[in-house]
Amino acid sequence: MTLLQAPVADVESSTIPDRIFALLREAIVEGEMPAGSKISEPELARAYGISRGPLREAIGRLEACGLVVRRANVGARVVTLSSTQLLEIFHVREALEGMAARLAAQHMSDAELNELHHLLERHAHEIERDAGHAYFQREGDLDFHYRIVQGSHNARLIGLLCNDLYHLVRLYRYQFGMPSKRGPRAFVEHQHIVDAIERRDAEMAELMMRAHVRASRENVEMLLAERR
Amino acid sequence: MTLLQAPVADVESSTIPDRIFALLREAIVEGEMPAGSKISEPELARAYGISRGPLREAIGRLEACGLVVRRANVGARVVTLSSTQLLEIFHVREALEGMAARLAAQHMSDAELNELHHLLERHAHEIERDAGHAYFQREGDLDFHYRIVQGSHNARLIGLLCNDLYHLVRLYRYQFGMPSKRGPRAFVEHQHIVDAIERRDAEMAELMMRAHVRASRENVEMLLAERR
DNA sequence: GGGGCTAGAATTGTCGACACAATACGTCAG
DNA sequence: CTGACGTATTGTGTCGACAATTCTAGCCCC
Repeated sequence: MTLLQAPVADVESSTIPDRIFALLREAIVEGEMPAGSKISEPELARAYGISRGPLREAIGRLEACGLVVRRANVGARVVTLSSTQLLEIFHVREALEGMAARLAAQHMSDAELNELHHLLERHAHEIERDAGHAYFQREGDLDFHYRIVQGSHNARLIGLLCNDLYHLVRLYRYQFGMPSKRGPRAFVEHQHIVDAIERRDAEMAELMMRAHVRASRENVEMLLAERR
Repeated sequence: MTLLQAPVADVESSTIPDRIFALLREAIVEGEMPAGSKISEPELARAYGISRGPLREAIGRLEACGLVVRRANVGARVVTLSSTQLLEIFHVREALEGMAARLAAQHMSDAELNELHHLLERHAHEIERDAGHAYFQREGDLDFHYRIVQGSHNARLIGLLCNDLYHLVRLYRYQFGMPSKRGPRAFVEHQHIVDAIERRDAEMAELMMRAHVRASRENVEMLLAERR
């Protein structure tokens, strides 16, 4: 039921690199391949029953996403996010998602807005029903952001966030595994963002989204500080 | 002589795909390969005296940059930027460069600021000396933005803008070839941005940079409108 | 004369194999 | 016992060749 369980969904895996890329990305993001672990081309090629050619292309795409780092003549390893890299991602998210919220307020269709509203209500139920904090903060939060970004109707923005950054965010959550009791607080912020979008107040939508991402970053900064 | 050539430099082209990638990127960006033209693997492989393997990797990276589009079993073609894609890029730039200016105001070293100041003075001379509009608006403008982005000291931001978006911007300038008499106006805006950064006023730096990119976008929108 | 179908050619996707670099390990000197 | 050196082995970078698909050109039929 969660979005995580449907990695094989890829209805049409027309080309091998596409399929391998999706498989590897899921394996990396979910921590199946731990951070810093080596990506052996012969081993993986045997495991998936393919040749090294398509595999190398898939690895190349993973590198473009920032999920693996590759050194010439040495090989590829699963990226290990340093805390500074993590904060860098948050800064980029703040800028990009702020713009996404602004554009969503301008371009989101009524149908999209409706679905967004329903999503928010589902989250409200999950929060008040039980200790749904965990689920909410983990995937539900990204679900919400995902919709907003889609609502921007800006293909480049959508690609940057949904194809690259969000996978890195999920990866970080598995690597660092922070509890973050910010669930209810984040939910309220989500409501404010949706309110602004429904009023077609682009300026406010951007401000609220940026404040939301910034708060999330500051929360992470706090946790990082007290962890050491 | 422009700074844009320097960062790509890496005189030691350690691996073939790196070298071919840089070569092809330059050829595409400068219009040597016109928009929409087919990228034939056998032909290019012969031309560069290499095999198709490394070439395919180079093409893959070009695709990741958004400079070529590839369809399965059909091949790769140089991207043709539609006007909507162009405006999408400007929206992303506005968000990203705004954040870059904010971070630059916080993190730029005095030495970097000094160089930035000198660059601005050189531009001032070029502008008042003769009809340097053309040069200024073409590469000098990107030079300026390049420095600001570097000053953000955010590796991900730098990568997104300098490795991907700026090449697309240069490509667009060759594809659309708009004159844009905005040179002197843009220069004044540059001055305001640098002023804000020197005062370490992050908020103002971001506002000024966003206004600058937005003005550039609106200028393009105007030209697009009267062209049709 | 125009549209659709079929055979050919060319191109892309994939594979196995070879050359070179980097790492791992065993050996030997100190 | 520790450290450095040399060899062996693994792995990456690159290449040429085969298979599958798409584009092209020519033919036939309407």
